[in-house]
Amino acid sequence: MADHVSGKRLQRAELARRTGCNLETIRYYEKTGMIPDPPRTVSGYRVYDEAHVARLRFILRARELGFSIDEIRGLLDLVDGGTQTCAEVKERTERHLADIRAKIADLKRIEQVLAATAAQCSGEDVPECPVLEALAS
Amino acid sequence: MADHVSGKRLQRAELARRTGCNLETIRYYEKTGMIPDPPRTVSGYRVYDEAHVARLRFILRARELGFSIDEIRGLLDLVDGGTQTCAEVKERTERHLADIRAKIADLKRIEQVLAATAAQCSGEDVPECPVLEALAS
DNA sequence: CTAAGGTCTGTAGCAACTACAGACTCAAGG
DNA sequence: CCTTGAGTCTGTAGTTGCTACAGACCTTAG
Repeated sequence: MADHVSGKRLQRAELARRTGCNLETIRYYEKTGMIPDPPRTVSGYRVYDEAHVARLRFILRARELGFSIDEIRGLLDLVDGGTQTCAEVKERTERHLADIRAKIADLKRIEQVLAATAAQCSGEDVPECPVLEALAS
Repeated sequence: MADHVSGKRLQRAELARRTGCNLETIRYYEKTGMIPDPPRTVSGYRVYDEAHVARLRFILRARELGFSIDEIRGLLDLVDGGTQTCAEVKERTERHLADIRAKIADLKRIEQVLAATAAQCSGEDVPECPVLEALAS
């Protein structure tokens, strides 16, 4: 009967286990205001519930998709305020997508140069090396 | 006649300008041992020459190609020791190339998910959004 | 001779965590 | 009842690769 609010009460290690998040990272997200301060037991232990699990999963998924902490905070603010619209979220997503594509383009350029230069290497036991020459040029 | 060692003497701002490197970054590279401590004027000003320019350019090029500071330090140690071989440098380059390719693969996966999800957005002024649903799921 | 600019040092800040140390609390076994 | 081991608490320091001060000095042109 004490648990009539329904939903399991978790402590930090359990929340970490269920989300795959690092223990300390949870505290970090709390400190930076991304996760609401959970209630505490009399002795000061944090008590989490399913809402915290969902919140943390949201953050972790967004991170997996390369959103920065600030971008995620923005999204969370939007939904917390109930002011989100599909148009707004879509726009932010597309801005982020453009960033990702720019990074891919950067890395591909790097890949090209590295591959082309390494391809010129004799791979032998000599001091002369096209890679070093490219860097020194 | 005082300049008989040949080569221009530069101070920090001039070195920064010639390499496009940030002023403070030069000091950082010096502090972390990537650039040798330059000689000083009586009053303590650093005096750089063409060798420093070349060294710094080497570092900056390597950074542009995504090498980490540690990897660069490794390459520099190799050439400073005169022990470099094309085989060794090629191997390091290919290890790095593999990292870059892994990053590209990661980002492409992210790009796919973001693009596919954003494509489902109505883009309208409604609170329901496929992107948020994907994050919350 | 003064004022503006360069340089010097050490230190703090950024992102986004991660990893302690040292104190506390809790549950189970003897 | 007491101990022991595991979990938790806090604050703080480390990571990478810079970047940006503050406050003191030096140099040079007018």
